[in-house]
Amino acid sequence: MYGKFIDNWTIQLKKTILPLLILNMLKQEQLYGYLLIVKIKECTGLEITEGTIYPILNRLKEDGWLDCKWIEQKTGIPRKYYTLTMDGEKMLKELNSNWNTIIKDINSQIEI
Amino acid sequence: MYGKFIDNWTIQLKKTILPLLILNMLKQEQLYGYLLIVKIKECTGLEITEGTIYPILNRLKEDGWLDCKWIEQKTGIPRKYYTLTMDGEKMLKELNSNWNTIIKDINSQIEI
DNA sequence: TAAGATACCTCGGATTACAATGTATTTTTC
DNA sequence: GAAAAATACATTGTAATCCGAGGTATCTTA
Repeated sequence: MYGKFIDNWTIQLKKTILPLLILNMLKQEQLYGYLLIVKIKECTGLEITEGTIYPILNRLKEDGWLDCKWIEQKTGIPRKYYTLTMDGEKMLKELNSNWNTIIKDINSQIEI
Repeated sequence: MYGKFIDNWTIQLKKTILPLLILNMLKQEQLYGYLLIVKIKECTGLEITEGTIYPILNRLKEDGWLDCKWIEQKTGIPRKYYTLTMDGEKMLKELNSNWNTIIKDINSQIEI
Protein backbone atom coordinates (compact mmCIF):
# COMPACT_ATOMS: atom_id res chain seq x y z
CA MET A 1 0.00 0.00 0.00
CA TYR A 2 1.46 3.32 -1.06
CA GLY A 3 -1.54 5.48 -0.25
CA LYS A 4 -0.08 6.88 2.93
CA PHE A 5 2.99 8.38 1.27
CA ILE A 6 0.90 9.86 -1.53
CA ASP A 7 -1.69 11.22 0.89
CA ASN A 8 0.90 12.92 3.08
CA TRP A 9 2.71 14.43 0.13
CA THR A 10 -0.51 15.60 -1.49
CA ILE A 11 -1.75 17.25 1.69
CA GLN A 12 1.62 18.89 2.23
CA LEU A 13 1.67 20.22 -1.33
CA LYS A 14 -1.83 21.65 -1.07
CA LYS A 15 -0.93 23.38 2.19
CA THR A 16 2.14 24.92 0.63
CA ILE A 17 0.01 26.21 -2.23
CA LEU A 18 -2.60 27.70 0.15
CA PRO A 19 -1.39 31.33 0.02
CA LEU A 20 -1.48 31.25 -3.78
CA LEU A 21 -4.96 29.77 -3.74
CA ILE A 22 -6.28 32.17 -1.13
CA LEU A 23 -4.91 35.22 -2.92
CA ASN A 24 -6.43 34.10 -6.21
CA MET A 25 -9.78 33.45 -4.59
CA LEU A 26 -9.73 36.88 -2.97
CA LYS A 27 -8.93 38.49 -6.30
CA GLN A 28 -12.28 37.27 -7.59
CA GLU A 29 -14.42 38.22 -4.61
CA GLN A 30 -14.06 39.35 -1.03
CA LEU A 31 -14.31 36.47 1.41
CA TYR A 32 -14.04 35.84 5.15
CA GLY A 33 -11.96 33.22 6.93
CA TYR A 34 -14.62 30.73 7.78
CA LEU A 35 -15.99 30.73 4.23
CA LEU A 36 -12.49 30.29 2.83
CA ILE A 37 -12.23 27.02 4.76
CA VAL A 38 -15.36 25.80 2.99
CA LYS A 39 -14.25 27.03 -0.44
CA ILE A 40 -10.81 25.50 -0.14
CA LYS A 41 -12.40 22.18 0.72
CA GLU A 42 -14.68 22.47 -2.32
CA CYS A 43 -11.83 23.37 -4.64
CA THR A 44 -9.08 21.02 -3.49
CA GLY A 45 -10.60 18.55 -1.05
CA LEU A 46 -8.23 19.87 1.58
CA GLU A 47 -9.75 20.11 5.05
CA ILE A 48 -8.10 22.86 7.03
CA THR A 49 -9.01 24.28 10.41
CA GLU A 50 -9.14 27.79 11.82
CA GLY A 51 -5.69 27.30 13.28
CA THR A 52 -4.44 27.12 9.73
CA ILE A 53 -6.42 29.81 7.94
CA TYR A 54 -6.34 32.70 10.43
CA PRO A 55 -2.56 32.81 10.84
CA ILE A 56 -2.18 32.82 7.06
CA LEU A 57 -4.66 35.66 6.63
CA ASN A 58 -3.02 37.66 9.43
CA ARG A 59 0.36 37.15 7.87
CA LEU A 60 -0.82 38.22 4.41
CA LYS A 61 -2.44 41.28 5.96
CA GLU A 62 0.67 42.24 7.96
CA ASP A 63 2.71 41.92 4.79
CA GLY A 64 0.38 44.37 3.11
CA TRP A 65 -1.14 42.10 0.46
CA LEU A 66 -4.58 42.09 2.05
CA ASP A 67 -7.02 44.58 3.51
CA CYS A 68 -9.88 43.61 5.74
CA LYS A 69 -13.05 45.15 7.07
CA TRP A 70 -15.72 43.99 9.45
CA ILE A 71 -19.13 43.73 7.86
CA GLU A 72 -22.22 43.49 10.04
CA GLN A 73 -24.83 40.96 8.99
CA LYS A 74 -28.58 41.58 9.09
CA THR A 75 -28.51 38.53 11.25
CA GLY A 76 -25.62 36.55 12.61
CA ILE A 77 -22.09 37.34 13.71
CA PRO A 78 -20.17 40.12 11.92
CA ARG A 79 -17.68 38.82 9.40
CA LYS A 80 -14.17 39.97 8.63
CA TYR A 81 -13.95 40.25 4.86
CA TYR A 82 -10.60 40.25 3.10
CA THR A 83 -9.67 41.87 -0.21
CA LEU A 84 -6.44 42.29 -2.15
CA THR A 85 -4.57 45.57 -1.88
CA MET A 86 -3.05 47.18 -4.98
CA ASP A 87 0.33 45.80 -3.90
CA GLY A 88 -1.30 42.44 -3.37
CA GLU A 89 -2.60 42.41 -6.94
CA LYS A 90 0.80 43.22 -8.36
CA MET A 91 2.50 40.65 -6.18
CA LEU A 92 -0.05 38.01 -7.11
CA LYS A 93 0.66 38.53 -10.81
CA GLU A 94 4.30 37.67 -10.18
CA LEU A 95 3.38 34.81 -7.89
CA ASN A 96 1.15 33.28 -10.56
CA SER A 97 3.92 33.70 -13.08
CA ASN A 98 6.30 31.83 -10.78
CA TRP A 99 3.72 29.11 -10.29
CA ASN A 100 3.50 28.60 -14.04
CA THR A 101 7.27 28.47 -14.42
CA ILE A 102 7.59 25.84 -11.70
CA ILE A 103 4.89 23.70 -13.25
CA LYS A 104 6.62 23.92 -16.61
CA ASP A 105 10.00 22.99 -15.11
CA ILE A 106 8.62 20.03 -13.20
CA ASN A 107 6.44 18.77 -16.03
CA SER A 108 9.46 18.76 -18.31
CA GLN A 109 10.78 15.96 -16.10
CA ILE A 110 7.59 13.93 -16.09
CA GLU A 111 7.32 11.38 -18.88
CA ILE A 112 3.98 11.28 -20.63
CA MET B 1 9.20 45.25 -2.52
CA TYR B 2 7.39 41.93 -2.59
CA GLY B 3 10.31 39.77 -3.73
CA LYS B 4 10.97 38.29 -0.31
CA PHE B 5 7.52 36.82 0.11
CA ILE B 6 7.57 35.41 -3.41
CA ASP B 7 11.07 34.00 -2.98
CA ASN B 8 10.24 32.23 0.26
CA TRP B 9 7.05 30.78 -1.10
CA THR B 10 8.70 29.66 -4.31
CA ILE B 11 11.56 27.95 -2.50
CA GLN B 12 9.13 26.27 -0.12
CA LEU B 13 7.01 25.03 -3.01
CA LYS B 14 10.00 23.62 -4.86
CA LYS B 15 11.15 21.82 -1.73
CA THR B 16 7.74 20.30 -1.22
CA ILE B 17 7.78 19.07 -4.81
CA LEU B 18 11.29 17.55 -4.45
CA PRO B 19 10.21 13.93 -3.90
CA LEU B 20 8.05 14.06 -7.03
CA LEU B 21 10.91 15.56 -9.02
CA ILE B 22 13.50 13.11 -7.72
CA LEU B 23 11.30 10.10 -8.41
CA ASN B 24 10.63 11.28 -11.95
CA MET B 25 14.30 11.91 -12.59
CA LEU B 26 15.18 8.45 -11.30
CA LYS B 27 12.57 6.91 -13.55
CA GLN B 28 14.53 8.15 -16.55
CA GLU B 29 18.02 7.14 -15.39
CA GLN B 30 19.82 5.96 -12.29
CA LEU B 31 21.46 8.81 -10.43
CA TYR B 32 23.43 9.38 -7.25
CA GLY B 33 22.82 11.96 -4.53
CA TYR B 34 25.46 14.45 -5.37
CA LEU B 35 24.48 14.51 -9.06
CA LEU B 36 20.84 14.95 -8.11
CA ILE B 37 21.78 18.17 -6.34
CA VAL B 38 23.30 19.45 -9.59
CA LYS B 39 20.38 18.28 -11.75
CA ILE B 40 17.78 19.79 -9.44
CA LYS B 41 19.60 23.11 -9.63
CA GLU B 42 19.66 22.89 -13.43
CA CYS B 43 16.00 22.02 -13.66
CA THR B 44 14.45 24.32 -11.08
CA GLY B 45 17.14 26.75 -9.97
CA LEU B 46 16.74 25.38 -6.45
CA GLU B 47 20.02 25.09 -4.55
CA ILE B 48 19.81 22.30 -2.02
CA THR B 49 22.53 20.82 0.16
CA GLU B 50 23.41 17.29 1.18
CA GLY B 51 21.46 17.76 4.41
CA THR B 52 18.37 18.00 2.25
CA ILE B 53 18.89 15.32 -0.41
CA TYR B 54 20.27 12.40 1.61
CA PRO B 55 17.48 12.25 4.17
CA ILE B 56 14.94 12.32 1.32
CA LEU B 57 16.68 9.50 -0.53
CA ASN B 58 16.97 7.43 2.66
CA ARG B 59 13.35 7.97 3.39
CA LEU B 60 12.26 6.95 -0.12
CA LYS B 61 14.44 3.86 0.13
CA GLU B 62 13.10 2.88 3.56
CA ASP B 63 9.58 3.23 2.19
CA GLY B 64 10.47 0.81 -0.59
CA TRP B 65 10.18 3.13 -3.58
CA LEU B 66 13.91 3.15 -4.31
CA ASP B 67 16.72 0.63 -4.58
CA CYS B 68 20.36 1.59 -4.42
CA LYS B 69 23.69 0.03 -5.21
CA TRP B 70 27.27 1.16 -4.83
CA ILE B 71 29.11 1.47 -8.10
CA GLU B 72 32.91 1.71 -8.13
CA GLN B 73 34.41 4.25 -10.48
CA LYS B 74 37.51 3.63 -12.61
CA THR B 75 38.71 6.69 -10.79
CA GLY B 76 37.17 8.65 -7.97
CA ILE B 77 34.99 7.84 -5.01
CA PRO B 78 32.36 5.06 -5.36
CA ARG B 79 28.87 6.35 -5.94
CA LYS B 80 25.57 5.19 -4.54
CA TYR B 81 23.18 4.96 -7.47
CA TYR B 82 19.43 4.98 -6.94
CA THR B 83 16.72 3.42 -9.11
CA LEU B 84 12.96 3.03 -8.82
CA THR B 85 11.58 -0.26 -7.56
CA MET B 86 8.52 -1.81 -9.21
CA ASP B 87 6.41 -0.48 -6.34
CA GLY B 88 8.07 2.88 -6.81
CA GLU B 89 7.04 2.97 -10.45
CA LYS B 90 3.44 2.15 -9.63
CA MET B 91 3.35 4.67 -6.83
CA LEU B 92 4.88 7.35 -9.03
CA LYS B 93 2.15 6.90 -11.62
CA GLU B 94 -0.42 7.70 -8.98
CA LEU B 95 1.67 10.55 -7.59
CA ASN B 96 1.93 12.13 -11.04
CA SER B 97 -1.78 11.75 -11.48
CA ASN B 98 -2.36 13.56 -8.18
CA TRP B 99 0.04 16.28 -9.24
CA ASN B 100 -1.99 16.88 -12.41
CA THR B 101 -5.25 16.98 -10.49
CA ILE B 102 -3.91 19.54 -8.05
CA ILE B 103 -2.61 21.74 -10.85
CA LYS B 104 -5.97 21.58 -12.57
CA ASP B 105 -7.82 22.46 -9.36
CA ILE B 106 -5.57 25.39 -8.56
CA ASN B 107 -5.45 26.71 -12.10
CA SER B 108 -9.24 26.74 -12.18
CA GLN B 109 -9.00 29.49 -9.57
CA ILE B 110 -6.40 31.56 -11.39
CA GLU B 111 -7.79 34.17 -13.75
CA ILE B 112 -6.12 34.32 -17.13
C1' DT C 1 -33.22 24.90 26.05
C1' DA C 2 -29.57 22.17 24.63
C1' DA C 3 -26.85 21.04 20.82
C1' DG C 4 -24.85 22.22 16.71
C1' DA C 5 -23.38 25.56 13.43
C1' DT C 6 -21.26 29.91 12.39
C1' DA C 7 -17.42 32.94 13.19
C1' DC C 8 -13.62 34.98 15.35
C1' DC C 9 -8.79 34.24 17.68
C1' DT C 10 -4.30 32.37 20.08
C1' DC C 11 -0.60 29.46 21.55
C1' DG C 12 2.68 25.83 22.94
C1' DG C 13 4.48 21.39 22.11
C1' DA C 14 5.35 18.18 18.41
C1' DT C 15 7.26 17.72 14.24
C1' DT C 16 10.37 18.77 10.64
C1' DA C 17 13.94 20.59 7.94
C1' DC C 18 18.52 21.71 6.96
C1' DA C 19 22.95 24.23 8.05
C1' DA C 20 26.76 22.79 9.97
C1' DT C 21 29.95 19.39 10.60
C1' DG C 22 32.63 15.24 9.68
C1' DT C 23 35.17 11.75 6.68
C1' DA C 24 37.69 10.51 2.59
C1' DT C 25 39.32 10.71 -2.10
C1' DT C 26 40.42 13.10 -6.35
C1' DT C 27 41.48 17.01 -9.11
C1' DT C 28 43.29 21.40 -9.83
C1' DT C 29 46.26 25.12 -9.12
C1' DC C 30 50.35 27.56 -8.20
C1' DG D 1 54.37 18.55 -4.72
C1' DA D 2 51.62 21.08 -1.19
C1' DA D 3 47.42 23.41 -0.63
C1' DA D 4 42.92 24.31 -2.13
C1' DA D 5 38.80 23.07 -4.31
C1' DA D 6 35.69 19.68 -5.86
C1' DT D 7 33.47 15.26 -5.51
C1' DA D 8 30.81 12.17 -2.65
C1' DC D 9 29.09 10.01 1.26
C1' DA D 10 26.56 10.60 6.03
C1' DT D 11 24.58 12.48 10.61
C1' DT D 12 22.66 15.51 14.01
C1' DG D 13 21.20 19.53 17.05
C1' DT D 14 18.46 23.29 17.01
C1' DA D 15 15.73 26.62 14.78
C1' DA D 16 11.62 27.26 12.63
C1' DT D 17 7.09 25.94 11.62
C1' DC D 18 2.58 24.32 12.09
C1' DC D 19 -1.91 23.27 13.59
C1' DG D 20 -4.81 20.74 17.15
C1' DA D 21 -6.76 22.10 20.99
C1' DG D 22 -8.96 25.40 23.50
C1' DG D 23 -11.35 29.85 24.19
C1' DT D 24 -15.28 33.42 23.22
C1' DA D 25 -19.66 34.69 21.38
C1' DT D 26 -23.91 34.55 18.59
C1' DC D 27 -27.40 32.30 15.93
C1' DT D 28 -30.18 28.32 14.43
C1' DT D 29 -32.39 24.07 14.94
C1' DA D 30 -34.40 20.20 17.06
